[in-house]
Amino acid sequence: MNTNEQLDRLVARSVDLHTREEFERKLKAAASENRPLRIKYGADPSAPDIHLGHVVGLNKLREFQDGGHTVVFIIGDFTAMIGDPSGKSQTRKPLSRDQVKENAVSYQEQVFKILDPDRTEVRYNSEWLSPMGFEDVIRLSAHVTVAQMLARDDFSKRYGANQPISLVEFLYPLVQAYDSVMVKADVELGGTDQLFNLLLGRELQKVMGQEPQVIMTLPLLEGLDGVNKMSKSLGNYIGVTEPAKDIFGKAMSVSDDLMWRYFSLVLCMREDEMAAMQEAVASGARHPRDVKDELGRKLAARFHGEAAAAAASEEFARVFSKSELPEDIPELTLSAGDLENGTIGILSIMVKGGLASSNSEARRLITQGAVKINDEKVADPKHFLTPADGMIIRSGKRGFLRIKL
RNA sequence: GGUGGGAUAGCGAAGUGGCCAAACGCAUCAGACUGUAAAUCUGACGACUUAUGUCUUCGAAGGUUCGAAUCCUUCUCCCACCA
Repeated sequence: MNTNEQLDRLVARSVDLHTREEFERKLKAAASENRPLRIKYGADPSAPDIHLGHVVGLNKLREFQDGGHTVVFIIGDFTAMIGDPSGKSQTRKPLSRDQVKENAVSYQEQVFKILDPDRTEVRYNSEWLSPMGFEDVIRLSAHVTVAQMLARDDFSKRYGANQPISLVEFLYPLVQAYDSVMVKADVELGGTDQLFNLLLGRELQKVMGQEPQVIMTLPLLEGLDGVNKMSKSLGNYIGVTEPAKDIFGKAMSVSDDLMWRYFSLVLCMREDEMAAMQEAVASGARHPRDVKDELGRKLAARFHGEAAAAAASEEFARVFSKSELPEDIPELTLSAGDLENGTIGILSIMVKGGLASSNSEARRLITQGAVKINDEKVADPKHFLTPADGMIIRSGKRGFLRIKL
């Protein structure tokens, strides 16, 4: 692959690139000197679950690696131990050293599902941040002005709206920028929300006499709701360690419009290939559900293999399309002590079996017509039943329970 | 240090003595419609074996009152502005 091809491939799907000229120059220089570029990527170990939103960036990193470059994967263990108050009023609670270490390990396991370990340099930023004294911090801070900080969109908005901004939040971008200096990054990758921080890395490198890093931002993947970016705190994510059937099921719940984003950003489907699929759906040649099934399968297969993906797809069709029973149904074992005259109230079964968190909730579900015993609708919350082994209680679309005596 | 504002259910946000288990929006759950879609519509959304019933909730603790989310006192926490 020559440099131009590589450039095109690497630039695909990116949003910002500062600057293309520099990037081209760096790629050429690296090729002629036969040395890899150092691609920096920062990870926050306070949320150790990697989801598809992260995969967007990891995919790109992998492309760099396939081009022979080195990924410098920075685990922000130092910053995690301080706790980032950014955004919401709720301060993120600082993690202990052990927690951070633990998270970092699981983080790496997940990341190497996508990245090539041989071309990855894992670094912890405590390595250079911990030994710093207050004097060093002050010197570092001197490089940036408040006006520069307020240029960040989210800061200026919050400042204008009389919302609190902690001083720590000002320090965070600075720390991140300093990481770039310490690892001598050639390129830094991040989501579009990271633009400011990445740019600050460039500035700081310049000030400190380094060649500034090229920065590349990638689109933020929308979560399952189709509106907000995928994030753990919003609960709209698909995690890479989730069971195949959950990955599949969640993928199926995505709207038709959104599924193309997943094809493109997570599965890296080529433009022309995708255009052909969209055309097929538009003309009616392919049913959108089948396309989504393909999406779900491919996602599940990526993290669990083809066999598991196929099984997930079949299970899904059985349970939801045909409304049959899933393979694994949680069991509730009833003992004689639970029964009165050989019967038991439907409400207590539901609460015991975890189908409802309170009697009131169980009652609600029943009056709303969500509950079935062996496929027969229950209308009366006061219903008492004589349990039989293997009896199936169903609540809504997802709640199942098998009685065991 | 000073001045002002604030703390209400998962979140946002009304409510300034009884009609408040607390409007509304979002989220959630259920039903209808479907392709488990999405969108839409309907309903539910503190608990209690559903009762025009009881109990626990409106930052915390006390108090006033027949009656308090609402008034008073103290406390805790948060924010803005001025210095």
